[in-house]
Amino acid sequence: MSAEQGSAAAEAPAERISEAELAVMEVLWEEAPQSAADVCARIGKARGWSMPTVKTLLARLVAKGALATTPEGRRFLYTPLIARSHYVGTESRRLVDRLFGGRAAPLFANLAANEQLSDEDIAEIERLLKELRK
Amino acid sequence: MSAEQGSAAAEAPAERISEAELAVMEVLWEEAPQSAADVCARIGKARGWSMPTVKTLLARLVAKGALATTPEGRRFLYTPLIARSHYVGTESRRLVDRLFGGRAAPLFANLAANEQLSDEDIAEIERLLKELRK
DNA sequence: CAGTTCAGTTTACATGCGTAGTCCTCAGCA
DNA sequence: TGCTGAGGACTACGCATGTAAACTGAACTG
Repeated sequence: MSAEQGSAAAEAPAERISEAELAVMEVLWEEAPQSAADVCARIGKARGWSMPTVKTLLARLVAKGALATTPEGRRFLYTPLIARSHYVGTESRRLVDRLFGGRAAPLFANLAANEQLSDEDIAEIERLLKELRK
Repeated sequence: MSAEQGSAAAEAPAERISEAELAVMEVLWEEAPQSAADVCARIGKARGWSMPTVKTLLARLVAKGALATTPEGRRFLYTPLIARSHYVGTESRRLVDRLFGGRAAPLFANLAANEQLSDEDIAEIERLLKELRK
């Protein structure tokens, strides 16, 4: 909780980001300011949502403080207010807290037991561990 | 996915278990058949829920196929139909899929970066890794 | 045998979410 | 300058969820 993502202390929006909203965030995390039409174009492809749906999600995300709007001509450009890494961290912690008593090791053990770990994963984790040990 | 929890192939209930329902499941995972009153006694303490609330949750879990009922006198005893390990596994995978592209290593990296890993965690994970390598 | 009490079932209601239609306004074009 | 269209705002609606009250049926008790 010390080194934030560049911007000053990306405060969480308290309000949780829902599944559908996350899809919108992902698009904006991939490329920052975008208009509603842009977002819709990208998501429409993948999820088959109509324009109104995307607009609703954008509005809700703005209301939740997860997105900022910048007027650009007669429309808005949307920019994420929270970093993806922040969101991901929060969600990971939630899971670990809810299901593994706040300990990461059991999560890891679980993934291992369910063969969710590829060889690559294992190699990468070992590498990370080595760094942590330093 | 081979050695199940005693009962035959604990099929997932498809229906997702919600946050509040999870609290009920936890109580039943801790000690198996229990009456509604038992569950309520334990949860009432922790979450301050009234009896009707607990009953609703129990009924919903039964409807979802997550709990089984056994008549015992003039009441029911509730027993989990899905193993905690199964649920936990499913949820973990969901998170990894949703946020880390299905790869466990980035999750791990994230936890590490956010200092979510205690020394114990690290030691335990190293131990697990050693076993996986064997 | 009737009343009380306990336990499961039904109903309720506000909020959040997924999904979308409609309306209103402003800008640009003819 | 009036019309048209793009885009944001408001409204909608059904389902899940959190939370709980009311109803009902059966068992125990006096």
